[in-house]
Amino acid sequence: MQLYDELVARGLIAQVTDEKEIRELVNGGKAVFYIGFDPTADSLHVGHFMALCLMKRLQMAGNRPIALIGGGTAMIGDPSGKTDMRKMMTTETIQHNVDCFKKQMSKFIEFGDGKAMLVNNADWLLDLNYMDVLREVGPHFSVNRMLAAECYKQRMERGLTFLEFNYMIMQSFDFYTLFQKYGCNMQFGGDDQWSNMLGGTELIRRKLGKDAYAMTINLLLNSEGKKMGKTESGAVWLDAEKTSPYEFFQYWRNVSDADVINCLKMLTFLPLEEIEAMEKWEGSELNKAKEILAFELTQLIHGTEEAQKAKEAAAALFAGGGNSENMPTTTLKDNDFAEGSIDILSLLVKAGMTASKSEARRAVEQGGVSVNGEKVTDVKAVFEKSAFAEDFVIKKGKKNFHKIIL
RNA sequence: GGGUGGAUUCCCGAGUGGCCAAAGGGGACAGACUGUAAAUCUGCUGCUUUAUGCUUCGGUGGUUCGAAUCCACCUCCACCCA
Repeated sequence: MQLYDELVARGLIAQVTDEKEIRELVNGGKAVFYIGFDPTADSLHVGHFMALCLMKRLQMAGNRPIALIGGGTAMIGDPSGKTDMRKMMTTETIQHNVDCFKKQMSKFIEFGDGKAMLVNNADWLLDLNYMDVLREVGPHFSVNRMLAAECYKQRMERGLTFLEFNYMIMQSFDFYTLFQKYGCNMQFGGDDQWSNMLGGTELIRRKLGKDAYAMTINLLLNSEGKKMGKTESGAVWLDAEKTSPYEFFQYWRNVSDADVINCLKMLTFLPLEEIEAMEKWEGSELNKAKEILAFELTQLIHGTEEAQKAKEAAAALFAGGGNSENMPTTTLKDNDFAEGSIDILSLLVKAGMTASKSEARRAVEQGGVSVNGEKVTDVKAVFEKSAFAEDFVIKKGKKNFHKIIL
């Protein structure tokens, strides 16, 4: 199966400007394509991961990827799909984030001569002269048409500032610039980027009379139509410091039945035939598919060793037996003890399992907390320092485990 | 620039002087049932030393025995007019 058809079969492709042309370019390894990343945080997350996978797939087929970090556009903020204006970031924060992105990306994609490129649009956007830009690209954008674009339509109701309104123009300018500098003939992006991307192909056509293409990737949605890769406490990060391999593993291990196959197709590099075989699995058998998904992804992001550890830790906790070696751990210090002991509520807070003592109290009162397999029913329960000499595992709720050591 | 309406706890949204830590819904969390799934039912949802305790209703001052509620000024937002 050729690359393009595989992408379709995996459900990755949402919209394309010209299917025939794109298929030929991509399959023939002739595409020089770019994907933009907004440096709004200091780590990439699952949403970015899809894009990175796509880059890798295309690179393996001989195409040349350009990862564009939006160090310049981040100063504006993309209004697409957002209901509120994004907080403005300082240039220092943006620069810090750009650096973090670079580091993480180079783990997945091969950069270098003739390979992938990494560029920052701050390099050409920051020094633009307002009058020059207006004269150069201004005449090619129709405000009427921009306002009709879906991404602005929503914002027409809640309000849209001129600052954000310019995002599309800046992104189009990026494409236009990359086209001229590097012969970049294709742009990929999330489906919410569609209108911004069309802006670019159009600008290239009008200014240069040349053709360029755009293709959007389906967003990773769960069966309820919500974006995946988010938890209560925020995004699922690719940075082990922000989302530990164990937590990362658990996130995927816990996806709902309806979403496993989709995730396998869109996120892993497992051959389609294997995934199709899993599609026939039913009921509790699907649990196996979830484990495969979790393992595969953890492996891709954190390496085989970490993936193995996460898997073992999970097995130990949920199936019983095994060791507690790889579970999230908190080390207590001497001053955490009052008169040689510590109470259960403080312990829960120290371990980060509950946000406050009140919350900890509730958890205990409702019978949701146990220590080393024994339910704690008394909110005043106290543990001597010596109790921590051996394994001390707290369980809160059904699947939150935490080890305490000295 | 002028006018009008608005800002409430994670979100939506009630509350127009004490009965308000603040209705209702959503979400989250916990329990039951299960397959570390979904659905359902139950509990719970500011903080703490659990008390006639403390902090909260855009901000700052004021009126009052007492303010989310009244007044003044300020900030931000939406709509209408220019």
